Amino acid sequence: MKKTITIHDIAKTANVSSATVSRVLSNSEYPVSPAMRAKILKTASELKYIPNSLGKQLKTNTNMTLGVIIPSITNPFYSSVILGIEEIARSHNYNVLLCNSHQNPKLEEQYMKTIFEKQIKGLIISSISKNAKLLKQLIDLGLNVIALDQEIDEKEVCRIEFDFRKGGYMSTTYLIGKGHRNIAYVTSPLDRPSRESIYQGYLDAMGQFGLEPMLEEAEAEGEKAFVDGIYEFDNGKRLTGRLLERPNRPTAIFACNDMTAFGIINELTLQGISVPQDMSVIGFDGIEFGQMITPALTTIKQPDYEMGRMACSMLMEMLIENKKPYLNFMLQPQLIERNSVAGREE
Amino acid sequence: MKKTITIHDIAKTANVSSATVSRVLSNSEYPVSPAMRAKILKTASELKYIPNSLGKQLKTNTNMTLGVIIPSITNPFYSSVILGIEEIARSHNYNVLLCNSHQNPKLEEQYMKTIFEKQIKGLIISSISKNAKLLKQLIDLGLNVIALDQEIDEKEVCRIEFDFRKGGYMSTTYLIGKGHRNIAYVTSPLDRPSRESIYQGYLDAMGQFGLEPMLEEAEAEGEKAFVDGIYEFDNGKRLTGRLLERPNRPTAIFACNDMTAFGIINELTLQGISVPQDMSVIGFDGIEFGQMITPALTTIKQPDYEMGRMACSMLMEMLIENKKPYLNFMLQPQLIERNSVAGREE
DNA sequence: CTGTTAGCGCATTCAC
DNA sequence: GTGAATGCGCTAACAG
Repeated sequence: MKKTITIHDIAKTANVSSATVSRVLSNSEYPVSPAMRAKILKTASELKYIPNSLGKQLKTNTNMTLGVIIPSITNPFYSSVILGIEEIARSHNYNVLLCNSHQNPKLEEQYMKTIFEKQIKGLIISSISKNAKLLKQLIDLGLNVIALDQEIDEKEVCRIEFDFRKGGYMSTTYLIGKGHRNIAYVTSPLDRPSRESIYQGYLDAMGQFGLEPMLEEAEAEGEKAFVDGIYEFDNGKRLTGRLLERPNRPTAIFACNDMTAFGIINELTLQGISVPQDMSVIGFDGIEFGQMITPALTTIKQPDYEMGRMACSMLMEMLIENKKPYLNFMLQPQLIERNSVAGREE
Repeated sequence: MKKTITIHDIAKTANVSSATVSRVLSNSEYPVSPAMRAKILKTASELKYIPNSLGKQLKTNTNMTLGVIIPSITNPFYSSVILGIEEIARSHNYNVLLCNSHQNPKLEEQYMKTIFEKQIKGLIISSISKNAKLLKQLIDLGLNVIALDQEIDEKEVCRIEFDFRKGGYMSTTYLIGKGHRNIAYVTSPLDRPSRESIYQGYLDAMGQFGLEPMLEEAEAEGEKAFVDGIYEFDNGKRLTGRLLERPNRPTAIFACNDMTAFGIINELTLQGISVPQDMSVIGFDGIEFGQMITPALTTIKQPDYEMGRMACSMLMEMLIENKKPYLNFMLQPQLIERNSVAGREE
């Protein structure tokens, strides 16, 4: 294992001071004669110098990495978000430290601390923990935070939100417009604000048209539940089973997310009920796999990739231009019409 | 924004030396009297001390983060790998710096350099670049590398491999065992060793049983192709279209990966050919979505999550115990029988 | 047991 | 333009 080369080594072999070497190699504004600059550059490349960013960071208190805390990377929604974040980060020469919180508040706190200890100045977080005490402390200490889909009651964090309620409303009115009157809402436990909002949107629409809501909600999930991507799918299957046992079957089912919708379609198909001829299904998320199944899933698109890009762009503004854009974005839902919903003549 | 507090601040308010503070707070073996330890711990917590790991890292030349370079996080295979890596890393208090190379060799090199500059000592990489020059240099400088699925000709990197050829063979013989004789292999461009190996396995089996191979290969992909998750799916659809125009249709199709298989099934269904009654389809990868479609996809499981865990465990051994396990693992394929393959009476 | 000192690699005053 | 000196926050060698 070779010895690592520092600016001092370069200084020595080039017969200059390490200060000058630093000025040249860090692209400082400071004037250095062309001849000397050339010499330093030459010996640096001959010695195959690779800078140690730790020294620089410690000195300048800057840090070219971003922290990202999300529930789980295996959820395709979040992996798209990350893709968007990383793309913007990279364009600014930033890197991404990825942390999966697995919906575990303890783990989340631990990661927040680690991120701060690493002197990272920017964090994008999709948290569940309502406990913003640590977060508040870190913000006071200079951490810049962008929250995704969160109800963090912290004035100093920017939020990128998504209008879940409107999405729920939009989806339901679409089904109503298609002639459906008996519309069920199938959902994971309503213990997250986002899920609650979608449900509210559903209720808004049903109420507006004087229709009777029909809720099918899963039992509260354990901590482990989220880790397993198949969880939502199984939920969809199980809840559909329950739904079909009811006296008045719905003609359309609205699922709280695409994975659940997959489960619903799967179970219906299994039971000989064909989608959308016998029953319509609409999802929520707009993940790519929706177009790979048969029938292709009609759904509400939540702009994941764009969300990541926007969050990171805002963070970059805060970090680089030192702006504090104390404003929150509300991203709008978009209906993707595919083939899992059929019209219904009354 | 509050001032950050250091061990010196603690030392001053507690009337001790910063050395002692360091010894206490870094859980050093060094003996410190219980009284003093208590006092230091108390003032540290009162001052809400959060350590600056940069200082420590610079001093001790250790670094609690790992670098991971993979083609794309939106590929579910890789997101499972990362999940496995992160899990093991976390259990050792390590963090993960995630880098998507997007199959771009330039970007890959850039990331490798950044990782090294951050003084990261461990890297898990799934690369495409055959150019190991930079990698070799970094290894000489002390970087520990685990390669996934790679043909890196570097004696000093451990490789976690997967027996693609056996997987291809296994899949094909399974179809043959089910009575199929006319078996097509549909694949993304055979420009990656892994794909080539699967194809070889297919040829092995076909040859052994004296059957005529039938290859349908996509045109070489552009750099952008990989970013888009839908690419493989479209490939499957397109190639199926071509396949069906052939004079002798296959009775079974073997796809180079699950996404492609989804495309194949989608296209067949669209054309009124039902799977598996009219035609059987088998995939390769074993991603979770395979069980969410109808019919559930029969496929060859490539142990993604386990691969990540194993890679990270090996890396941890190298990093912590300073072992150099110069040995390569070859993970074995496993058949997952579901519902997309039917038997065929001759 | 405790404190003093030095230095990790770098950028940045301040002299010249 | 250039160099010597200082210190970012921390740990480790040495002295007491």
